[in-house]
Amino acid sequence: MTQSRPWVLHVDLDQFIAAVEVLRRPELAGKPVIVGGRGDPTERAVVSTASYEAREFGVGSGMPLRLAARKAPEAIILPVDAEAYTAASAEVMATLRAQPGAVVQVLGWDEAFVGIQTDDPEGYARGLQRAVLDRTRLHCSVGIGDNLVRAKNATQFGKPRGMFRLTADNWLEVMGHRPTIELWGVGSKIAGRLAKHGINTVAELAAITPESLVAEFGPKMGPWYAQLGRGDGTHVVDDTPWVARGHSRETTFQQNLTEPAQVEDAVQKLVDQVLKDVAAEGRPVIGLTLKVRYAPYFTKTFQKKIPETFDRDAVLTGALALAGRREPDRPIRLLGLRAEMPMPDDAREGHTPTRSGW
DNA sequence: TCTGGGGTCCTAGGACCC
DNA sequence: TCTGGGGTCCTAGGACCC
Repeated sequence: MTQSRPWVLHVDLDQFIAAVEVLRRPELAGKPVIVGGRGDPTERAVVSTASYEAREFGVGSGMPLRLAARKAPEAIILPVDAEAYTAASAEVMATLRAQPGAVVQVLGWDEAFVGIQTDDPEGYARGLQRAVLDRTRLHCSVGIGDNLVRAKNATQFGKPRGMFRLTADNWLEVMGHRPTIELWGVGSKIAGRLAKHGINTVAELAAITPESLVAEFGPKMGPWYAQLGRGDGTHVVDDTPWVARGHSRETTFQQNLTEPAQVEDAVQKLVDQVLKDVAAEGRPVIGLTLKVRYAPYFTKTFQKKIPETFDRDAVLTGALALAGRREPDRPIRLLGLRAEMPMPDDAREGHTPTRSGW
């Protein structure tokens, strides 16, 4: 007799943004479709999602739109329509929550963890894929794991439209020989620093003692990376509603800003946008971060704590003071402003879906 | 080729307090 | 002579994810 056990499913929609666009323009099915920016490949923008057909040309997420258009000259290039994706995402998440016994932790527009109790996770995953397809006409892949980390890493082996199970039993067999950068949470910088210590593969990272990474990465991140290598972590899926810690707005200028007056004007617009977002939450502003990207490519951030209030003049004064500290004589190509908000008391203690919750 | 926009969390060092 | 230890807050910056 089989026994019901807790499982974590990681559900990931296949080429989500492109798929949503194809749904409302059926004539695009089977064609290379690229979604990014305002849909104009002569502008400064990047690719949000490319359809599988467009990926054949070497186009991928994060690629400059200009380059993508050159690689795939036949591709249909569409503007980002965030509202449409938010609506489609809500349909998908509602479908997941309607599955029997499902606890759903949303990770983004097109992904979620689903916690379940079952003796047949593959069967459950198939039912879930069918339900999502029936209700939204969208295909998804499912990673099945004995915790969140393994479920997340499993998904890539199930794409597209499939599923894959990754547990303590096959973790090293499947992941051990792969480079550490394939782990969720390890990017190019961390992979490089690990390599300096002779750690190149997941198996090598898994063999390390947590304490031995403290000197390089600090008391939290060191042990955390060691744990990632073993594929260990929590199996608790947390469906606590997400509470934003802050809001930010960024603007890329098609022509670099060179005059101080232009910068002030841009800061003012950002302040008004951000404050509108914050006002919708009904919480005060407690911190400001101004991010400036210079031409050709150089980012610097300025921060200032502003303890008091939700007050436009105070925020604007603070932001302009930060802007005044920018690198003089360097053309600005992007300006970003982030406002931090205090956490409500009942959301303060770590049950929000974050790294520490893994 | 020339690099978006929205987020989250961690670390280090200095100031300050008891 | 040599020079506490623990805590908080702040700034600046780094890294990662979708």
